[in-house]
Amino acid sequence: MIALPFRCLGPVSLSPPPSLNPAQLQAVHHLSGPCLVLAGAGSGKTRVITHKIARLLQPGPGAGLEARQIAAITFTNKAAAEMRERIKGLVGAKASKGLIISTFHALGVRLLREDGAAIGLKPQFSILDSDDVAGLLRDAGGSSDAAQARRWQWTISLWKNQGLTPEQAEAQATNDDERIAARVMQRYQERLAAYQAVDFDDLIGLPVAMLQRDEAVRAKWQASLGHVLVDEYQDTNAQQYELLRLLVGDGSERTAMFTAVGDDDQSIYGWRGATIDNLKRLPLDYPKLQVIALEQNYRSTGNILRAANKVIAANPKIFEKKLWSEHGDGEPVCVVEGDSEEHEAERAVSRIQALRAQGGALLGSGAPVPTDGSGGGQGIEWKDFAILYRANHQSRVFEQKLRAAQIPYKVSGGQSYFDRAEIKDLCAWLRLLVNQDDDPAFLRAVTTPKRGIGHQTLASLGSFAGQWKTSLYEALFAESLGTALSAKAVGSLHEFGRCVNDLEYRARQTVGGEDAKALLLGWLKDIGYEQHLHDGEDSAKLAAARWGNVLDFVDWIAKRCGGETTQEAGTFETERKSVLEVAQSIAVIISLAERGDERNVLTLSTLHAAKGLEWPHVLLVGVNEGLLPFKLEDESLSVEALAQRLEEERRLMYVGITRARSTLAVSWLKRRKRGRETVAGAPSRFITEMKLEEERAPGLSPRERLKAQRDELAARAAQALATTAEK
DNA sequence: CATACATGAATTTTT
DNA sequence: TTCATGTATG
Repeated sequence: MIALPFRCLGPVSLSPPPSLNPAQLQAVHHLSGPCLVLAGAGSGKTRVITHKIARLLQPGPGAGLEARQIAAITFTNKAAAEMRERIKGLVGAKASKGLIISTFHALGVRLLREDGAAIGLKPQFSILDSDDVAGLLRDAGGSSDAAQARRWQWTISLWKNQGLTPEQAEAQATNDDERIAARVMQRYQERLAAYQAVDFDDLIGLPVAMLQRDEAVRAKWQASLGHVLVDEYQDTNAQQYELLRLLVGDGSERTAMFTAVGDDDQSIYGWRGATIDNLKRLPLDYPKLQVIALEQNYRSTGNILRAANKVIAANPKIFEKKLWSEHGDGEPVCVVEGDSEEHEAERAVSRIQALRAQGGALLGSGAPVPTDGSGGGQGIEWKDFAILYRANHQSRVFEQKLRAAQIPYKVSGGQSYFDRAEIKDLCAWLRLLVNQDDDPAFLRAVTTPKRGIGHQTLASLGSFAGQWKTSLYEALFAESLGTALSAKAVGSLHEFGRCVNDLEYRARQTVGGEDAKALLLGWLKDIGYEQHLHDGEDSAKLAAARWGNVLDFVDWIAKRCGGETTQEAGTFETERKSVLEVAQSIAVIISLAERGDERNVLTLSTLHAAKGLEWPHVLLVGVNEGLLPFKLEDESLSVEALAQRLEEERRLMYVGITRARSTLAVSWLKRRKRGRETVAGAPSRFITEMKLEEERAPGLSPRERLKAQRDELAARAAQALATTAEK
C-alpha cells in the first residue's frame, strides 16, 4: 500500500465540489448524440443526470426542450422521488413541472393507459401484485402446491423479461419442467387477458409489443420525447432495453437522444433478468455513442477505494475504469475474525461503541458528518453506521446484540407495510372498484371480512363464470345464477355486489381529502373491518396495531385525494382527485410511502438493498466462503454460468466496500452455523483479494502495469463485442 | 371451517 | 432457529 506523505486532519468536505469535474461536464454537455456514462461508485452520477436535465431545458442545439419532452427513468419509486427533489432544487419547482420522472414500470403504465387500446387493453386494466400472480398461476397450472407456483412465477417472469411468448418458451425449453411451465404460462396469459389484468413484467413487455406493432403510436411517443435519461442502466433487462430503443428510435430513423448512466461493476441483479449485454450492445446499436467514464470518487478514503479496486480487478471488464480520489488514505480497512455469529455480532457492537466514543477524533479523514444539531458537533451518530450482510436472516444476531447494547437500529428490507394482510385487503377492495373484472381482487374482497360466502360458493361461482367466459363479478348478476347456486348463496353474493357497486359510485363522486376519509371510514364501518381484525387476532393489542395501520392507510389515500394545500418547497398541491382516481394508480404509487423515516438509527441491510446508499462507517459481516460468494459448489450449472455468478458476487462485495466513507471493517466467521450443525468457516476469497499486494507483476512500474492491464482488458472488450456481434 | 401441531426447508428484490 | 405449509381434529 502506498502511503501518502500526509494525512487529512480535521474536517474535510467529502461531498462533491459545487462545480462539475471535466468528465461530468462532458457528459452533461454532450447533446449531439447518444451518451453512455460509466459512473463509478460515488462519482456523482445523480449530479450528472440532474445537471443534464437542467442543460436540456436551456436553449441550444440538441437542447431547448420542453419539460414534458424529457424523461428520466429509474428503477425504484424512491429513486424517482429523490431525483425529482434534486431537480426541483436545481432548476426550481416551476421549471421542473411536467418532467417525466418515473420508474420503467410507471412509464409503462402511462403508455398503456394512454394507448393500450392499440393492443386490446382497456384503459382501466388492473395491475396484479406478486401474490395475485402466484394464486393465478396455481389456478392456471391446476396445482395446489404454492412452492411450485412460485417456481413457475419465477421462470415465467424471466421469460417475459426476455420478451418470450409462451410458444417461444416452449420451443426453447430444455426439460419437462420448462415445457410444463410454458404451458402454464399460456393459460396464465389467457386468464390475464380475460381479467383485463397485467403483471409487473407486462408493464414493460406490453408497451414494447404495442410500440413494435403500432407504427402510429410509436411515432407519437418518439415525437413527444426529446431526450430520455436512464439511471442504473446496468440493471436493465432485455425488455427494458427494447423499450428504450423503441422510445428513442433505432438511430437510423432519427437521431437517438438518450443518456444511459450506469456502472457495470455494480451490476448485481443478473439473477432477476438484468443483463450486462445491454452495455455491450449499446456501442453496436448506436455507433455514434459517446462513452464517458466518471472515475473520480467523492465518497471514500483512499484505503477503502484501493480495497474496492483490488477486489473488482479480478473481474473481466467491458470498459476500463479505475476509481481514484483526492481524499487522504484514512484508516486502513480492518479485517476481523469472529468465533461464531454471536461473537462476530459482539465484536461489531464493540467496534461501533468504540468508534462513537472516539467521536471521529482519531479518524484521519473521518470527516464528521454534519449533524442535524442534535448531537452537538463532532460526535458520530447512530445513523452514521451500517452493518451489511449477504442474506436477510443474518440480521437476527445483530438485532439481538444491538438491542442488548441499547443501540437503536432499523432493518431495511424487512416486511413492508404494504405486504401486511390488512393493507392488502383494502387494496383488493380498491382494485375491485377500479376494475370489476379483476378476479383475484374479487376473491380477496369477497372473503374479507367473512360474509357467509365460503369455498363452496366461490368454487361454484368460479365454474359458472368459467362456463360463460365472464368475470366473477359479472357472473354475480347473471339471471341463470340461481340454477348453479342456492338461493342463500345468491342472496349473499348479490348483497356483496350491491356493496361494491354502491362504493364504486361513491368513490367516483368523492373528491378531496376530507370527504375521501369520511367515505373510507364509513365503508370500513359498514363492512365491519375493525371487528374482523379483532376476530382474526387473539391478542387485542395486535389487532389494535393492525387497525392503526388501516387508519394510516386511509389517511394516506385521503392525502392523495388532495384538497389541503400543503406548501412544500414552493409548490402547492392543489390538484383534487377522486378516490377512484387514486385507487387507479394504487399499485404503482404504493411504494412511494415506503420512504423510510430519517430517524437517527443504525442501519442493518443486505448488500443488495444497500446499493446507492452510503454511510461514514460500514461493517461488512459474514464475509465467508459460501456466504459471500454465496455457495458456488454442487450446482447443476455450467462452468461458464458459475463463473458469471462468481463475478456477480464479486461485484456485490465491491458494492459493499464502496458504501463506506471513512471506515470499513470486514469480518468473517471461523465457525458458522449451517442448519442444525456448526461447520468450520473460511474467509471469503474476496478478503484475500482485498489484502493482496498490488505488485502482482514484479519488475513493472505502476504505469507499465496499468498499461498491461488496459491492453488485456481492451482485448477482452473487443472479444466481448465480437461475441455479441455474432448473435 | 378454523385451530393446533408436526414436519420440512432455509439468497439476493423491485415493480 | 425460525417460518411456512400440510394434516388432523374439534
